[in-house]
Amino acid sequence: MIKFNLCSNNIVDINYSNTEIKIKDAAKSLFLKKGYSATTTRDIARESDINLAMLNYYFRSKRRLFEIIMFETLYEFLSKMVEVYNDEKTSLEQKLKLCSEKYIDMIIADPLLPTFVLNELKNNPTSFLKMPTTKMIMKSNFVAQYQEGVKKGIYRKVDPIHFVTNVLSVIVFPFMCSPIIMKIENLSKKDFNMMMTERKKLIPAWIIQMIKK
Amino acid sequence: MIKFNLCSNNIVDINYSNTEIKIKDAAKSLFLKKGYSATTTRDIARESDINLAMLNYYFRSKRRLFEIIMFETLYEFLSKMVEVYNDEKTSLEQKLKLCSEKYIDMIIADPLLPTFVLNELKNNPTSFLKMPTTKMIMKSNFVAQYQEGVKKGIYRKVDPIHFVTNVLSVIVFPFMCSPIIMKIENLSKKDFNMMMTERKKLIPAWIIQMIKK
DNA sequence: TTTTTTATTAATCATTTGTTTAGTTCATAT
DNA sequence: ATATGAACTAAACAAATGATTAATAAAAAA
Repeated sequence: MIKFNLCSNNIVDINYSNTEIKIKDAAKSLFLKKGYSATTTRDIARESDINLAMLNYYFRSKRRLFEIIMFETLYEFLSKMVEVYNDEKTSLEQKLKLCSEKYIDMIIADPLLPTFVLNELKNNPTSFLKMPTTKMIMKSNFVAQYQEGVKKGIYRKVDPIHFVTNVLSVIVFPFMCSPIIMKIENLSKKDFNMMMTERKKLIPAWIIQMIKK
Repeated sequence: MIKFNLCSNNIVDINYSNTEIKIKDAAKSLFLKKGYSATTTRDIARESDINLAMLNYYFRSKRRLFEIIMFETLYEFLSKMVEVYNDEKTSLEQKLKLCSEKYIDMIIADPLLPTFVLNELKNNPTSFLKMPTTKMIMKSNFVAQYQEGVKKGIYRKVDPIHFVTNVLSVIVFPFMCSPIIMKIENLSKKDFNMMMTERKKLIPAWIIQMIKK
């Protein structure tokens, strides 16, 4: 059985044993729901239906198990994000549309992810440094296309970081407020997801209006 | 000494003892920085320089201390927010400007607040129900003015919840990403705050462009 | 002053929690 | 078939943690 290595670049084709997967799945689910500190090793053992000692047998410590999960989650998340950004074949407006659709679908499928990532990142920003895809965003085709539009006089000029930030803000933030939005609007989870689905079409239009001269 | 009461509406003029304040201040600072579970009662005792038993003497339990702090923090936060929304004398565009300025200043002064509120709310959305100001937002003058503009044909029509969500998104979300933004843009804390200050002027313009026909 | 209430302290309790150990079962290779 | 190492288990350990207690000091009321 091959031990996982944080520095490795291909995580996909590693031979995990059955129990190892069970532990990781349960741990990820619990870490996402309750955060690192509120999750106990016994919680994880119970949820994954394995013996407590197996956690340390496979992952040495709770901390290390968490870091592995954090790395894999970040990696998967960022990979999916960068995919759209760097497509040479699509226009900026198409990318905006694809972004909205893809990210919103992604978060609907895994709604606890943004809060988890941002929250645990606050305590440990170093884990982000290790991600090769991080710095790539600002050098992506997406940003380049925006700057081209500025040069052509089609788009208003503003530091690209503002542009990228705004796109992510209107996509991601509503999910982090879902308890509040659902409360004040009296929405069920299904209603809320419909509202988010609505935004897939609205967001690209909003962003274009924001930047267009 | 008057015991704090969660149902009371005026929290401002209660007579707290010296130690009580010291405990609350330390606890709030720690809860904001590390969250509920990662903060121990001994952390709080050390930070506030009081005897461990004083925490239970004044607040009965860690949980109750947390709930009091949560309530007061939420109350203060929401009060400040609603202030701008319901001013009858200002126009929508002025409100947008005031919003951006006030909220951004507020969060620069207390940058851990949004993540803390949203994160702990996820685990316990009920505490939000108790806040009288919550539901008021959608019935505020701010929303009414937007809907008026729609009727007049000045603004594009969209469910007001989207409008409010967007405004808050572009204001608040960047702060929650501050570790990421600082990392990929190589910014110091000072640089980052300058970037946020820049946004005070940009956001109102963006929002107007978003909704204007 | 004396009495009574309030505030504070050090020590202790009972659980919880992360981790380890010593022993057992199971699978595989020789 | 047997030897060897990996996978698994029940039990236990040590430290941490939320909470309480019994005793004392300080303040307020009588």
